Amino acid sequence: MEFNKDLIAASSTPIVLAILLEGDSYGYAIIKRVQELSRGHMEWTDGMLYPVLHRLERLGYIKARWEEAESGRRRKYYRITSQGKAQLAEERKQWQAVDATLRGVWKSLSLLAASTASLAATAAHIDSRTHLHYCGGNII
Amino acid sequence: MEFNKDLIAASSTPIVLAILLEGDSYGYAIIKRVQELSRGHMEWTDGMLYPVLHRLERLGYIKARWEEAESGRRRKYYRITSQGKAQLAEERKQWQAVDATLRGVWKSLSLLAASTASLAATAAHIDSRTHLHYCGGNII
DNA sequence: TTGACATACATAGCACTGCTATGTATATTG
DNA sequence: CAATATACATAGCAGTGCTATGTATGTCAA
Repeated sequence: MEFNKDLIAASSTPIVLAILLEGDSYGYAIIKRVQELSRGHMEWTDGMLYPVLHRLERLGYIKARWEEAESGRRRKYYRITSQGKAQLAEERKQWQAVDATLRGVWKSLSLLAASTASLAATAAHIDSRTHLHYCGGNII
Repeated sequence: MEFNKDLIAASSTPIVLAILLEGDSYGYAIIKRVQELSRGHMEWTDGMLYPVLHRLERLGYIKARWEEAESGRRRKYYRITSQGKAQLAEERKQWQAVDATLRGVWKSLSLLAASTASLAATAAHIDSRTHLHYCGGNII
């Protein structure tokens, strides 16, 4: 699934910080985790993530250390700092405010759809998300 | 409330398009609607919105026309195009995919918080959002 | 009548961003 | 031994847009 760059830029920081709050991790594993969390919808590239990690480190939100796995592989583990935790809380608050706004207008649209679809008056009482699917081609 | 620019950039297009899907509107009214939808949390500036509108017009997502209100005021109304509707559907899908990812990791974090807060074992069964507030200083 | 404020739109320039393409290194597997 | 997986790095190509500031005009209170 393709995502516009603004959305990736807006979401990568909170996603990375949240994943690191789960527990210390390294680049490759973070990419795998994102894939997992998104049910395979989001595929971050190496080239994208590492500059993000470097930036977060520069900003003081995370701290890096090199470790050697049992296999002998070197990994660069990142740990979220207390500053990073504060930032994540802030980013989360902002995301949720914007998400609520979007949901509000989408809900308003589904109500509009309901009022124009009198033939489906019974369906109007069903969960609005289901309702949207029901109206399919009519409106979003 | 302050929002980082990436988040505004990522959300302004779907918000504008969705508001116009509710019905034709003009700049000033759109700003008021965003304010309303966000319960006053989001305050868009003129200087920000108009370039957005011009861009959306250039991209073919909206179409503009000048109208004169009864008071004699000239207003530039925007109408969403069918192309804009398609784009909104796509943007919505993307937003929801990313939102789901964020929710997934936040949920995972709340489960982590639950497992480390055995003294609050009873609260673990309460809605996770409430739970997060309950843990307040402990974790997000 | 006049100035403050509300309504409504415009945009230059200052300030800046980051992902694609590409590369290195090394463990694992067929 | 070559292909693939694991793991990290970054130059450069390609590009962005909001802040600060300005125009225009209707409304309202003193």
